Amino acid sequence: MSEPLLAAAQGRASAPRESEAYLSALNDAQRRAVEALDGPVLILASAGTGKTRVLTARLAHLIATSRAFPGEILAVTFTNKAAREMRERLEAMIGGAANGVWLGTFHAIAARILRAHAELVGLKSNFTILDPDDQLRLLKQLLEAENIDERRWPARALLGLIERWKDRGLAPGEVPPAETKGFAGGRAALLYRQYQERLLTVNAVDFGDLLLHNLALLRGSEEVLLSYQKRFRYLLVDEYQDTNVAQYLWLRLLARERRNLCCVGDDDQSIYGWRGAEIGNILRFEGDFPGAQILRLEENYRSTSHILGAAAAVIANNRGRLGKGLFTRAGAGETVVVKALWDGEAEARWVGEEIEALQRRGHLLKEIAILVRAAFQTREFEDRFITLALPYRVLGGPRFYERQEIRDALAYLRLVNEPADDLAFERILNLPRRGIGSATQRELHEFARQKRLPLVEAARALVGGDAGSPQSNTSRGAPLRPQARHALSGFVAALDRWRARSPAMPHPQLAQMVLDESGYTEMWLAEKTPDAPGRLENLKELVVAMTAFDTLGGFLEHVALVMDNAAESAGDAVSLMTLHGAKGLEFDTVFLPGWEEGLFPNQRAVAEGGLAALEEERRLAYVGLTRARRRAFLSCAASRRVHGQWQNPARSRFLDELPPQHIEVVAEPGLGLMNPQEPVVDWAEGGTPGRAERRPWTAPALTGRAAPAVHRPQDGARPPLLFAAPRRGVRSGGGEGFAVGDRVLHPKFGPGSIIGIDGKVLAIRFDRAGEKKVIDDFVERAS
DNA sequence: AATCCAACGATTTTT
DNA sequence: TCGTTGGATT
Repeated sequence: MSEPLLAAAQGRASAPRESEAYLSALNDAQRRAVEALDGPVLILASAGTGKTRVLTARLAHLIATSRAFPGEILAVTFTNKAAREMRERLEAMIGGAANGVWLGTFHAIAARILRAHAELVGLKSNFTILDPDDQLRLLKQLLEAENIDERRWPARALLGLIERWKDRGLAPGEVPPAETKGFAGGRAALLYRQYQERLLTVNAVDFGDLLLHNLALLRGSEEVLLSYQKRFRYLLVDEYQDTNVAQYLWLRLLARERRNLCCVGDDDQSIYGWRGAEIGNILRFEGDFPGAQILRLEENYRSTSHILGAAAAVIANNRGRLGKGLFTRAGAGETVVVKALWDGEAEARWVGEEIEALQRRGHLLKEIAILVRAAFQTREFEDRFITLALPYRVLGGPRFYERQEIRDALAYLRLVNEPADDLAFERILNLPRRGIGSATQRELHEFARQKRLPLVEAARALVGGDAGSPQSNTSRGAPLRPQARHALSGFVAALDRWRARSPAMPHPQLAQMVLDESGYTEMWLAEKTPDAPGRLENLKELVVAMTAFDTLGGFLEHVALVMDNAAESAGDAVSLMTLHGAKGLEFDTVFLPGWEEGLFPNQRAVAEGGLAALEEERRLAYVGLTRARRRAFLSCAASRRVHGQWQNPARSRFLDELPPQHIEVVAEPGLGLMNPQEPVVDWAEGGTPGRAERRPWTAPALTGRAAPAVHRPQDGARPPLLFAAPRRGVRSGGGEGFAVGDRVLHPKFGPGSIIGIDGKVLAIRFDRAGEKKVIDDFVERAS
């Protein structure tokens, strides 16, 4: 036992001591949140109220008071960054004991659990986690095989549908039929099923599957479920407002036994609804978890009261919210500046000038951010900053592991790790060029499909197998051209060679060998484009990065799950990013350009999602404003070029929601009178999107209030879900009522006979794959 | 296999 | 308007 833990354990008999350092640094509300350990707890933490501090203190408190050993605590976050931060802070507080806590992103934890029981859902524990590129390629193949016109029904759209279903925890058989109507004549569910089957056969999962398979696992095996329910005495969830249904169900299952579920979040910062986040999860918390304590953190330590007042007034226009106060002891500070400009170029010029002025007054550029609604908006600012020679960085660009050369290299490594990874195989089969053209590939695919073999095996069989094995494949199609056959057999032999050497070699060295022997390095050496040297650099970096991991599998897991942009490069520079990307960050000065109808609130979003989406846009405005510590500059342009067309948008309705006492309105000369009292600019006529009626620029009714009204959640009539009456086994498909001796068919292991049954877990002796335990949802009765 | 051109589409993207 | 993409052409 480490020293801090030992020390902590000694305090166990008595109540938590006041002297604990992590407690004394907290305000009353925070301390209450830390000390409310038992039963369901919802901590509503407004922006800048010290949420992370509370979370970590709570973890430390659990351990310090011996409520739980580190290994009995599950703490989940959404981002790797948040997980990393929490772990670091916890380590600073309690030392090495922090390592034992199950702390990570939903996906990382789910992957850990899934690897431990992969076989129960038809996977092997070395399953591959697909990147979005692979997913899309796979779906395109399926669409082609189904003869669906990819122009009319893009793979992207299908992927979107599938992801949303997975977000809701829906397996192919559970998709409401009505929802499959809109795609390719109702074939979406079929394609989803095929997609899932294909993933199983190549021993791969996508991100959504990590949660989905976890659900299947926990619902399918009482034994597994119980083991985790017992293990996790205390559960903590960060950013609860961003959980999707699958994550909610997952938490509910895991927490059912101990009931110690603590969720932290802010309904006003829920901005990922379009990605399946279900704001209802947080709004319904009390109903879902009867007897839950609801605690609020309302003292803001970040912003001035002008900024907070502006943010609070805007968000007060949302209906679907829990409502909470927000106050600060900081002074009024500077008023929020609202600037009207003629066009986007003028806006960029103005922002540049303001930044230079701040710089002259001694402000650091890294304390300044420009937060835009859509990524393309950064361009105008970049152009301007380049001419001004103003240092900037754009956050959220392509990530290291998304680069082409890195993904190619990873495909090689994935293939060494799991030869059945067909997606990886396809990617690099003819890269660098080996003379394995499309004709050969088509033949290979056809053969693999017929024989139900992974591509590597199909290739091996096609070229005549290993030395010595008989070449008796009579059903083979037209023989390959000698050249193609030679190339293919060389490639297969190389893969075998690499894999054979893999166990005996440090994996960075292995990677280097693979890249060199495959000709991949050489390919880029021969390339004369200006970016080739950079790509070679990246490959080197990749090999170096591998040294930090014990195993190749561990490295690949990291790449798939933790691919965030590492080193937020040092140096003084203005940050440019989307509002989404800014969540969780803070800056002294924040510029919020483009507050125009159509752009923000975004017209597409509102068209698709109606009022709910509009409210999400408003939350985005709230998030943007609350990023600012001392200064916020909002702006709108009277004309803007959108897709090369000039438009004259109306100013954003969110601007009209700002209370006059917190803002100062400035318009460019000639633009018209723009102050809180006088009616407005004569916006040029004929504007297209959202050309609203002209509202006078006065404070709307709501804004006179000191603090926004506190809305209570409308109590839904929904029954309590977690502790009250758990609904179970609502899965369709699969078909229950198997008996020992039944013949069944498994998508991956093929036909077999049931030799034992334990609840939903079937012991099956497969004709080809040997004896395995499998959840009944994954097999069907053999006809 | 490389290159060219026309057509298309253009919000957000923690994992 | 501009960048990407896929099909057609050489």
